[in-house]
Amino acid sequence: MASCDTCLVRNRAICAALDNREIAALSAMGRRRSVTAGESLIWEDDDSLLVANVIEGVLKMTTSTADGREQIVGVAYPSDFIGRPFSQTSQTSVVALTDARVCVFSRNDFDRFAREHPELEHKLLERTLAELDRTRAWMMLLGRKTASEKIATFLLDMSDRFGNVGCTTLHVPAQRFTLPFSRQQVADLLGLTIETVSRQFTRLKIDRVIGLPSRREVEVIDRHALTELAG
Amino acid sequence: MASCDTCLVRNRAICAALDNREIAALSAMGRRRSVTAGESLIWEDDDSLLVANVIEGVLKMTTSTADGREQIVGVAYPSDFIGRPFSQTSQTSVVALTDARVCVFSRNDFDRFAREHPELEHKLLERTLAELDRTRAWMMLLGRKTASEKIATFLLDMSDRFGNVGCTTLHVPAQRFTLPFSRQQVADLLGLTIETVSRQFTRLKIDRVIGLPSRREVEVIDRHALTELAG
DNA sequence: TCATCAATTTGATATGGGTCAATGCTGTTG
DNA sequence: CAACAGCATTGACCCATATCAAATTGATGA
Repeated sequence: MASCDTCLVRNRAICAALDNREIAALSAMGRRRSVTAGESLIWEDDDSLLVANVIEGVLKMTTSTADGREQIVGVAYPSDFIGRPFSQTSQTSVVALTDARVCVFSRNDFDRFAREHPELEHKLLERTLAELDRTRAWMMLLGRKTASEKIATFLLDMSDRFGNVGCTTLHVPAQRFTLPFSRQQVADLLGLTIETVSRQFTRLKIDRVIGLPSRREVEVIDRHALTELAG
Repeated sequence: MASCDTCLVRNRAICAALDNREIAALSAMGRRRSVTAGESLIWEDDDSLLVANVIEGVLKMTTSTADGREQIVGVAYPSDFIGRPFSQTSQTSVVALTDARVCVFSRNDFDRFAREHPELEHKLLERTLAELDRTRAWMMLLGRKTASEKIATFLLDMSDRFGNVGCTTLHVPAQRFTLPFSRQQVADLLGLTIETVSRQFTRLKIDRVIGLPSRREVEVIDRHALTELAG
């Protein structure tokens, strides 16, 4: 695999738990892989064969019903860990939303390596606990929020996610950003239909809460109003 | 604390990762506590001061909006671990649904101990990953299933949960069981109103899919039909 | 420049589940 | 035992969101 020395996420991914000797050992087991937008990396209900770190790009984790309804249950960004370690099967699919690069490992190899490196497992545990917190917050959104609350919460979430770290350590939310999601994908994330998502977006645009320079771009005009709407 | 030797969940809780010397050390840090039905153990947005193992009883994890809407985001049964280790704050409340007994630790003490015992952290990681799987399956239910699908899925879930292990290692789902939830709590779990839950229950009763011997008891009459309805 | 196609938006209508209000149970207490 | 309190059920009605259908936009390439 290409050297971890130049890896974009070397110090943010769970790899940060490892020293140079250890990372060399892990590196020997993995390989880089490019995934084009729309391509699947992991299939629901399949054997859990691989796990990976996201280097670049955005991926969705989804579950589907027999009749084709889909729910996005997680989104992975650079430095995030994907796949299901310590289990025979994966209950979710992983599909690239944008072109992406990942650093993949055979799950068996990874499991063995992780068990021998408690610091790595600790990082994975912290990440998994944080993901569980986010997931639970999203359950509240899915179960108890209205369409306009869902949309407002989603937009604030995106704005924070794509915000920049300024000169200080303070995190500044993005005033303008590009969605990695189509309208249908936003619907699958929020438990709505594409039509409802579209209508809510135009409503916010008419009310001058947001601007929509193009289909994928969002400009936050009235952040305060959004916060109110998010409930 | 009362000895772990006689603990009901000694070999099922994360404690199973520890040998006798280690368990003695952990035991010295913890204490048993009884919680009566309705009593809170952890408060949303409060400092994460304690974590615990459930010994007996059932507890709910919830998040709420400012205006009082509630969503149950998890349910803890005997041998489950509750609380948020490795974080200053807890984003969920934990409230007993039935009278319960738990084995509590100061979070700080527990965090320190866990970092010194990789086997314990490994068990916690496996548990957290499994809980994340369950939570994601529940997101699909909240975002994409209809009321009757939600109810059917819930009843099957309960039936499996309260099923008994027969002479073989096979798990047999319960044909009859007592819900640890009121109708309102079922509603908070499924993202419905109490009225809709009630109507769906009587519908299933009329259709002879289930029987309702009393408010809290359920008898599964036509499991096949339930499975169909669950989607 | 125009044709084509997919994604999105908009419109008309339907409906599942919510809201509000009344009634019925069940278990508890004086 | 009667009175009460707290669930739970039932009924009537309504509305937010889904569904179905058509129009519009924007990108791509012939």
